[in-house]
Amino acid sequence: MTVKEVSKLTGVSIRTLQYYDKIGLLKPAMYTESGYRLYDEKALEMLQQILLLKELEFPLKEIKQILSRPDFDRNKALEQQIKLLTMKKEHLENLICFARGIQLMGVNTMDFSVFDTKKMEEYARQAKEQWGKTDEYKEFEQKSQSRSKEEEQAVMGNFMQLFADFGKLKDARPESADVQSHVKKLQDYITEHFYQCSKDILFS
Amino acid sequence: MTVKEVSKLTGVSIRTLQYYDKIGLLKPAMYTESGYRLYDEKALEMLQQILLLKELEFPLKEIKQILSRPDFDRNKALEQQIKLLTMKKEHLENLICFARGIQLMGVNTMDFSVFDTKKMEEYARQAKEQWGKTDEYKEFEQKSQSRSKEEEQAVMGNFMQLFADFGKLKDARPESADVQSHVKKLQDYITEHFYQCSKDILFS
DNA sequence: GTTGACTCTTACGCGGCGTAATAGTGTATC
DNA sequence: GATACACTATTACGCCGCGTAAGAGTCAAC
Repeated sequence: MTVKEVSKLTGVSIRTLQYYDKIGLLKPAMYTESGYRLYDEKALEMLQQILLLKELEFPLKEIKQILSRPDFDRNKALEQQIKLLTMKKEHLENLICFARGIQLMGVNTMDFSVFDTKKMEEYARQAKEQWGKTDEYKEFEQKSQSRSKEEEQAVMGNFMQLFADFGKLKDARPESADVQSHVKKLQDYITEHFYQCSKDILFS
Repeated sequence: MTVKEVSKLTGVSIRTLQYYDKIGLLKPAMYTESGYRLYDEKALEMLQQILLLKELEFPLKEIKQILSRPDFDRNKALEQQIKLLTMKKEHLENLICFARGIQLMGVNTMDFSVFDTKKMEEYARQAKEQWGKTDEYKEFEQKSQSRSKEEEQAVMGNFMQLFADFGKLKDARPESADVQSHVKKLQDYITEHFYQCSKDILFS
């Protein structure tokens, strides 16, 4: 089977097949004398496995390791990958909560300068102390923790912004339609989203 | 404020500040005669906004658009971004289900060659027909649909693999411990995971 | 003037291919 | 055998968001 046939069968582009050959991930069964790549059934099965692992977002280097060395601990790799995917998912959930919070507050109010640099320094210092102790954690776990810290920070900033806005609004005349609608937005934000999201983020 | 000060305050690397300057995303307030970048409060606020949008996984080009043109529809952008994040999250949920399915089936059984190329062609053809009609969908929506199709395909393959395994096992002697444990795995897989996952994936 | 901390620019590297550009091959038709 | 046309090959740049040098200039302090 030529590259094009494999491409049609599997949906993988020709360039990708060439690339996989180059990096040694999937070598064709043989080459013609003019250099054409020819694949057989075994190569196709191999490609299926590669696509499967790629679907699970394994990087190509790991796929190569997993498939080339048969003594590789696939279960462990799979477990780790599930953890990783789960962490990514949770991160996205946090982001979605966060984004909805911003949406309800009005996008123009995206000003977190209230939450200023001194507080950020303090957080950064605390964070460094905490993370200093768990230095042997793996890279992606650290990144994930760091990110969730950032989100917590962001939610706290969100929260503070809320109070700041309430303060500003209460000083203004409460009969203004703008003010009232804004207050309603904030109330909605608190009652509908803040408790859920902050619980999710802060106490997970 | 010099680059290092800004870097310490915000946690952003110096290289990143230089890069943002280069691509025109965040210009410093002024340069010294020797070319040093100096930032002021406004630049810091700008940076906060940039970081906020970056947290929400906006690409830098979009951040530039959103922040440079004040008439840009931020609400719409935010809504789209929430959609995108939600789709990514759902995709990850599907992947996790899929991965757990594989885990329960045993990683060595990651052989989907049963689910062979003819079926794949058929799926591909059907898919192309379906998607041909909705050609005006946006790029990421198409990609997302294509991916969920792939996952559906994968789950179907999973399902077929299940039946195939059952077939093989029932032909073998049922008193073997290996066989029985395998059967138990498959039963667990069906009762605990398959209905949930397949419902999630196929009927969403 | 010398150290040391800081800064600048330039450029390569990553991952996983897409997208040319250019050139050789394979097969069918005139 | 010439020509057309589909297919293939290699090489190399582009993407995104920076990290990481390398080499050179700048600032304040002693």
